[in-house]
Amino acid sequence: MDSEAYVESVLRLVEQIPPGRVMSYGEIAACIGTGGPRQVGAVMAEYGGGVPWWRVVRADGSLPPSHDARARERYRLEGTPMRGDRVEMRRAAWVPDGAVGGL
DNA sequence: GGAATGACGATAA
DNA sequence: ATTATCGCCATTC
Repeated sequence: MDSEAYVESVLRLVEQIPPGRVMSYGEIAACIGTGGPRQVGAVMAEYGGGVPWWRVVRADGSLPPSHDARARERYRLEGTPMRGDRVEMRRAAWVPDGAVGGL
């Protein structure tokens, strides 16, 4: 399957996400350039077990209801900036080095 | 080829 | 704030 390469791209990007930061499915998909948010989610559902999936959130900073509770534990431990039940995308939104002037 | 589905996203009401 | 609907992209039946 060629999707293997796509999977590598997604996992690699997710692994790059530093603690206390998060990336939305749409951002990841856009960063890779191919597919869409659903493909990222599909990959995560299949191979996400080997990467910090809790650092991958929805566009509005919330997590899928299925993993919301699980992610809260990680956020609490890693110190992810949160506002109520959602992650503070304004502070936590992260993009790979070199693609942003946030350094 | 067409319909249905999914760890999504955005917009409308 | 919340629910509902449409659109997107690839996979699966």
